[in-house]
Amino acid sequence: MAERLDRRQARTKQLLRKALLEIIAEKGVDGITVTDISNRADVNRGTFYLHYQDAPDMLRQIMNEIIMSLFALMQEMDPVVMRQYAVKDIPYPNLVRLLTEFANNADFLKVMLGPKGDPSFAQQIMTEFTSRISNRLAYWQPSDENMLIPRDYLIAYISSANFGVVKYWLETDIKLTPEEVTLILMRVSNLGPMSMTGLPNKNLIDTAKSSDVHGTP
Amino acid sequence: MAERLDRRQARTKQLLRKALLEIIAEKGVDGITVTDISNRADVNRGTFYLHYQDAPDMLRQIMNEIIMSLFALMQEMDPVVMRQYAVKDIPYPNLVRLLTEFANNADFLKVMLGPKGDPSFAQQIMTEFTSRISNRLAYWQPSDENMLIPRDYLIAYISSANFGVVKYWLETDIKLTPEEVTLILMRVSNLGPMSMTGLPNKNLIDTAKSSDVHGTP
DNA sequence: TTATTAATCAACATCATGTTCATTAACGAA
DNA sequence: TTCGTTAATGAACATGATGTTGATTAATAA
Repeated sequence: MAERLDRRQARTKQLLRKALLEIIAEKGVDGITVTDISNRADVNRGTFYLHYQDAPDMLRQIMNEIIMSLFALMQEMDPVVMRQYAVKDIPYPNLVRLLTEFANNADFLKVMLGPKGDPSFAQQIMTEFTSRISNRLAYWQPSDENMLIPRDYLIAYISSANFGVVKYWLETDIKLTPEEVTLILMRVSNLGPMSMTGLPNKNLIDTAKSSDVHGTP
Repeated sequence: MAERLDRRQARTKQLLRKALLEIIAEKGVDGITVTDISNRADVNRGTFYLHYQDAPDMLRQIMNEIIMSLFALMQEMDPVVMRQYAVKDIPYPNLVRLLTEFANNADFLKVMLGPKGDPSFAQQIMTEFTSRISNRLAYWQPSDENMLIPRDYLIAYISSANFGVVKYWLETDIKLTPEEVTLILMRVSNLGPMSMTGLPNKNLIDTAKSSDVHGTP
């Protein structure tokens, strides 16, 4: 393991980190320069290279820290337990915790997931969403027989939707509480977006079944 | 309007464009250099600056061309007509046309909307999706009274989902036809993702109505 | 054919990069 | 407190892409 105890190392690393986050929040992720970071941190430029290979390397490390904290919380979620909360319309605590962690890093995440951010970062989180949704779906509907659209497209739909809601929450400066967003995600996941309008749901399933859109030859 | 007829100008602009698209397809959008583009196009580096300010400027112009072609087709879509096709479970021709245009630029779009792409490009398209969905929703449900979740969050959910399906289609190298994807989007839009599983839809609306997640004070 | 103008070529100053090395000073352990 | 270790500094350097300029060549349109 890494034994970094020297105050000097910890200090400069802290200064560099703070500077990078400030720069990202101001100018986005493009055109970040080592000179900028070290100037802002009041650290010699050469010192930067004592800690990181280059600017992208530093960004990658900080991204990983946050990714890991999010993934750990995602793995705490249990589809069965979540369903139990869903039927009672009560916010699932583990999902609340996950969204709270998003909120804790809101400044960073808002930029990184926005138009000046890093799409590879967004994709890492999206991939994890997809994986979780895939498991959940495999639990509730293991068979492909009755599916009206290909399974992978349904997974893409649902996971994009959920991720999109979280992104929107961050874009709008987390105006709602984690509990409120949890309830939104749970309701729309269980009832579907059309039910959210409160309008009566016309049944088109029978007509839909008549043709085949599956890729199964 | 611009009168560019000179063969020489058209030729070099064509060469530069081809080179840029090749480089993007290979290395993504980051670290694109004027030297690379002009070398690949077999054009003097100075000549590049006769046509574009710099590399980002060129990318922006090409992005705009494609954005415009997509937006034009998006505006052809009519929620009422689409609904008529939806109840018959027949692909809405104008949506097929839109997806065909996506397919025509699949190489470029796959990269630009992927992890090595430009998130501001993705956001421009996403914003247009959001606008279209917002109009559609305002038509079917103009009142906020019965909504189970805030309207803006529902819009974010649906538009992210639709955009996500299109992105997934491109990621997977457009294995399905535009007609097939059209049918997927129409079915899931009208029936909701849960219905796509073919499972019976448990009614949780009454319990959901008991608490309030709206931000309306 | 001729005047126009796009494209080329070479040269230039500028700037961030990544590296090196001698020097300074903060650090932890005895 | 002392002392050996090591992190940080500052200056210098070669490199490579940038954006610009001016003279020259060659393709173009009329």
